Amino acid sequence: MGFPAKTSYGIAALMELAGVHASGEVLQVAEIASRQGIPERYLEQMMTSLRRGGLLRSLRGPRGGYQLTRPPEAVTLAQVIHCLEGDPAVSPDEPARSPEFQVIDALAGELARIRLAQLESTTLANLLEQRDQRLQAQAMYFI
Amino acid sequence: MGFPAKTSYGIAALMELAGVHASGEVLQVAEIASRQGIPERYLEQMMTSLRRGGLLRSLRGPRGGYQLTRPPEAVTLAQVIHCLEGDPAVSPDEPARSPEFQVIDALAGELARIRLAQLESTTLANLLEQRDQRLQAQAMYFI
DNA sequence: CGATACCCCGGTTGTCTGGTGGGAAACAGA
DNA sequence: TCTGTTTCCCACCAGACAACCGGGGTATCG
Repeated sequence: MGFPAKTSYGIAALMELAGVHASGEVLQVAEIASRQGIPERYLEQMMTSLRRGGLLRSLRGPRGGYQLTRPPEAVTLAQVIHCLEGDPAVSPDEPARSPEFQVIDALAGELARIRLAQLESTTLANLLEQRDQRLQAQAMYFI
Repeated sequence: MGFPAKTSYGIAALMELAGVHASGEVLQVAEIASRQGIPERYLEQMMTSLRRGGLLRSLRGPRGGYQLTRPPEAVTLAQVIHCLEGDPAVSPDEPARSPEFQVIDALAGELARIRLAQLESTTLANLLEQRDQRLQAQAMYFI
């Protein structure tokens, strides 16, 4: 019911990068993958998609890695998912064979619109906030 | 991006049945399938799911068919989709490997909750209303 | 009885998901 | 300039799932 694996992986990697964005340093896929428990060669593909989508910049060679091109509060999850999953490839035909299907498709469109609005109003910075709140709450619990 | 085919098919069939519910008559899969342009043997499976879910009653033999067990305004799309797609089979374990994934999963859960609320507040009667509004609008357009 | 229409279950075909593998290209440091 | 590091690119693969099709079995009306 959740996100597909590539989406979760991509967001988790972006959260790591968002955490160090202010310092200007870069992170390498191998490090992100090991810290998040993600298959390294697979995460590589997500990073490539995110770079092609303009969310990441990459540096090659020793001491290379990735960094965000924009501050975390300027990156919405809608943009992230667009990079990772692409557009749902709307088929150009199918003129809705019956009034019933027209209504059903309209409903599906409405649901998609609501979801998109939610994803557009959530940024990487928001996710970091939530993570830190969780960590603090857990720290409280252990005292 | 829309509903899976079986969901759209099932809803369209239910809309047909909702239209004749007041009269108490039954409709046969063959008729529904041909009116909606749906493969007949495939629609049969959806009807079976809806009957097992308690939304439909079936009559066998000549002059048999299906009818709603409840009035259209008492059937929500959440119930329909539950019958047709089943529960997303939540895996019992996976203690969320990192704080990042906890936040991501929480977000996915929130999106699912919002969607479910929307589906719970939409009934078959609502869809029939929308269909008839569309038909009237189109009739206007042709005059 | 016999035609009708639902009932059950398994197989098929094609696409998508998640992941692996083999190198080639860029780059820092010695 | 050489060497190791890290990204880049493309191909491939196994399993799952979606959308259907088909072969019968079973209740029921006339």
